Amino acid sequence: MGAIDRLAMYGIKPSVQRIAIMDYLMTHRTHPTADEVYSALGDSIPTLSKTTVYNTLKLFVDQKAALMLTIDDKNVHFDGDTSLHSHFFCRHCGRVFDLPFSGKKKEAKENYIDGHQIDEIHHYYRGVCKECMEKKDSLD
Amino acid sequence: MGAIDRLAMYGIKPSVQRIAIMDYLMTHRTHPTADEVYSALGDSIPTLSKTTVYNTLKLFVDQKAALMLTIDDKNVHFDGDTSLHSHFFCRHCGRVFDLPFSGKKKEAKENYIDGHQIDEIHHYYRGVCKECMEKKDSLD
DNA sequence: TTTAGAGTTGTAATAAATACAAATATAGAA
DNA sequence: TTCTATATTTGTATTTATTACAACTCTAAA
Repeated sequence: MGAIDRLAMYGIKPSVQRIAIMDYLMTHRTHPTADEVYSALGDSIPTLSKTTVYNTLKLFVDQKAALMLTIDDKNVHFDGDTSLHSHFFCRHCGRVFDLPFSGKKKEAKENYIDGHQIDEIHHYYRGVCKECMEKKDSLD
Repeated sequence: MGAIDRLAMYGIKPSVQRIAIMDYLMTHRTHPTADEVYSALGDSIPTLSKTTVYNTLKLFVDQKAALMLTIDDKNVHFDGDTSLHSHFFCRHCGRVFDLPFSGKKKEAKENYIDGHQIDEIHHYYRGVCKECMEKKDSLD
């Protein structure tokens, strides 16, 4: 499925910028920040504005076409994969990795817990990723 | 247990500021932001600096005497309760609530997943809290 | 082709968090 | 006690992610 179709699926009218940003999210599973998206698309869309990137990513999240990840206290990350999965944040290199969702699947379908309306579930793990552990011996 | 004992338990040397901040975390289970801690303690410690609040909360987190919650994309919240539990963020009022940890307890003891070293597990829920739902009918 | 609305852009503003050097407090030695 | 080294705190200045906003551009329908 292409970016245009995915936008349509979530009721988002296409535009050059929206298609490019959605395509970037679909082809790069790196959980980029708004700034990373902006930098990456600067070559193909020289007039692209950072405000547009923020606006567009917010639109995607509001329409549930993307996830906003608050796993990193420095930057908000975005994920074009909205299926049920967990995330790992390496406090060394700052990258975000996908992990399988290990919780109870049925809980993910619950609409209320303790009377609160549940819209999203996020399972975050923090630590040091495999690569960083191999590279560095001086890990605190 | 008092704040001083809790500091000692985590190898943190006490000071007027550290005691006050730890005491605040222990007596207020509201998951405050650094700014909220600063504002709340301004009366009792008029010379308190915001930098000290940031430094001290960071120290607590490094020493695992408190948790840093990144559930809210606007502000980092802090939790003096380091026992295993989950959190709910109301996107309406911005408050953070405790929820029981519903995941597999044994997973919480795993040290590695997919080769990554796991230091922390966070289960976050987002939605609209009970109170906000009752108050407002116009919920998006 | 006109027009209204949607979408984009650039600049300015906001606000959380950090850097840093000066000031202060603390604890041990003399 | 006084001196001294170290730890801690403070205030100011920066940094930087994000948002506000008004002007500009594009699009599609009349």
